[in-house]
Amino acid sequence: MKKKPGSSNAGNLPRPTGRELEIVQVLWEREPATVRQVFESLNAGRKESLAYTTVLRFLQIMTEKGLVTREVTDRTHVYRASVPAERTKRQLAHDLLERVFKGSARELVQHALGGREVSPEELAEIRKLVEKLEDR
Amino acid sequence: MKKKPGSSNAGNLPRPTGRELEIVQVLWEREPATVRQVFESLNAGRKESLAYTTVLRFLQIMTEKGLVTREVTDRTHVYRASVPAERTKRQLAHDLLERVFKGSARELVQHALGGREVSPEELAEIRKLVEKLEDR
DNA sequence: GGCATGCTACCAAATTTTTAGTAGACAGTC
DNA sequence: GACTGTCTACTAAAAATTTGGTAGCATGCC
Repeated sequence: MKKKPGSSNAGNLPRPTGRELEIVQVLWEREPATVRQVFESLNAGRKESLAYTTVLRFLQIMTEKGLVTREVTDRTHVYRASVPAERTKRQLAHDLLERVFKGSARELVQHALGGREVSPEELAEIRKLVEKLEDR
Repeated sequence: MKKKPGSSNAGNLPRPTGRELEIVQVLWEREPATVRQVFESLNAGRKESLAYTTVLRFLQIMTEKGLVTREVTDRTHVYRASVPAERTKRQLAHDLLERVFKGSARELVQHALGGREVSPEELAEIRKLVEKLEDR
């Protein structure tokens, strides 16, 4: 089954799995990146490091899934996330919202903030954010 | 190893996987439940239904993992979630918070509320919630 | 040319998740 | 006592996730 010429079906991409998310996060930070760059960023500050080929494998799999795209430069491939950070984050947040909180944003916020210290600054920011949303 | 009174060693239980979450959610609603009851609740209003034995298997696996407990009544087993809903929800929310938003609660809230209409009532509730947290 | 080096492709695999069939036990019924 | 229905345990396996090794190709250096 081959069906990926062009880069069109960005709407119904699968959610990244745990590891895939880590990798795509690296790409969001340093956008066009080689395997080696991803490999190094990923293992920077990490107890157990992944093998180079493991990272490569993931990037290949993610290319197949359409989660990342690659271009050939010189003889290395440079990768980019095919979905912007904002969108994936929203997707994941909404996913949790539905799956765990049955759509109740209040419950999500409550549980995210509960049982843990949130700085007054952050709370103020969140309040302003909500107020801004209310002004519409 | 002594357990704290009144609480099991829920501190280091694995997070429920996707399906496991669905099952434990049923238990949260109708607490002591037989396999059949879980089976029926789960398949109520669902396109593809799971087999009875599949649900049974999950409950067995979850028992092994410690996610649920069971008691023998008559000759059937009745199951209960071993972690209260609130706690698991908080765990999952914090998990997303860390994994995706690097601890920024503001970002999580922003993405959870963004790109989607939230009712004014819900926004008001959230604002009150935040204000209450600020009063401390 | 030959070798080291760095790259990707291909292959193999352990582990986890998800799914369901088959078998055996037990109670009530006719 | 055999039949039926309901239950759990055992077994199996497909699919997805996660991990890394080996091979093979290109490039630059001596």
